[in-house]
Amino acid sequence: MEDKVLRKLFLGFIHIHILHHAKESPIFGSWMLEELREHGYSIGPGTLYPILHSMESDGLLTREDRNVEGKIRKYYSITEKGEQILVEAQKKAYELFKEIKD
Amino acid sequence: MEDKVLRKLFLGFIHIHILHHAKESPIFGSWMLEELREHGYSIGPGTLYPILHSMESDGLLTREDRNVEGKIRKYYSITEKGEQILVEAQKKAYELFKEIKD
DNA sequence: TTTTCAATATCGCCCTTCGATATTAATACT
DNA sequence: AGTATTAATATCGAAGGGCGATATTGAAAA
Repeated sequence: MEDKVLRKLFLGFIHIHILHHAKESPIFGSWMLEELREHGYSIGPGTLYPILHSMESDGLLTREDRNVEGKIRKYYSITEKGEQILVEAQKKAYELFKEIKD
Repeated sequence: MEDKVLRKLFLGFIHIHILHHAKESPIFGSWMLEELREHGYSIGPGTLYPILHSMESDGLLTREDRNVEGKIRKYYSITEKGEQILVEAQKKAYELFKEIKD
C-alpha cells in the first residue's frame, strides 16, 4: 500500500496542522481527527492521542479539562514555545513550496 | 533540545526534497546531505542512507551505480510512482502553506 | 603495501506509529 | 435504580524507523 508511504511524508504536516489550529482556538482530540480527515489525512485515534500527549510533554501544547454538556473534554492550546516552532514550520513550508512548486 | 521536535516535523519535508531533487537529476547520498544542510535540515548519514534504501524498496527511487573519477557512487533517480507521490506532496504542501501562511 | 579519502553501509538502542480494544463519565431508556 | 448507549479519551503489543557512532568499501597517492 502506498498509504504507508504517504503517511511517512505527511506526519509532520499533521503536527503542523495541529499547532496551527491550537493557535486559532483550543482543540480537542476527536474534533481534530475530523478536521484532519477533511484535509485528506487518514489517521486514527490510536495515533493522534499519543501525538497530543507527546506535544504536550514537549511543551508545545497545554491541556485544560473542560466540562461541555456534561462531558469532559481535554482542550489543548498552543504554548509560546509551540508558536516559535510554528513560525519555523511556516518558513520551512514556504521554502519547500517555493522549491517544488513547478 | 528542540532539535528533536523540529526533526519530527521536518522528516517528511526531507523525503519530499529528496524526491524533488531526484526528479531534476540523479542524486547521490553525500551530495544530498550537503544540499539538505544548506536548506537548514540537520541530518546525519546514519539517517539519510537508510531513508534512501527504504525509498528505493518502496519503489519511489531507482539506483544506478556509476564510476566517477575512480569512485563508485550510487545514483538515485525518481520513478514513475515517485513522481505520483511527489505530485500528491505538492498539493498537500500547497494546502498546508495556504492554511498557515498568516 | 600502506595510507588516505570520499562515499556508503551497518549496528544496537530507543521511541513512535498503528489498529484494535478498553476505559471513562454522563445521559436516555425501561 | 439499573442497564444500554454514546462521545471522547486512553492504552496495548507488535512492528518499524530514526539516531549517533562505527565499520566498510574501493580507488588513488605515497
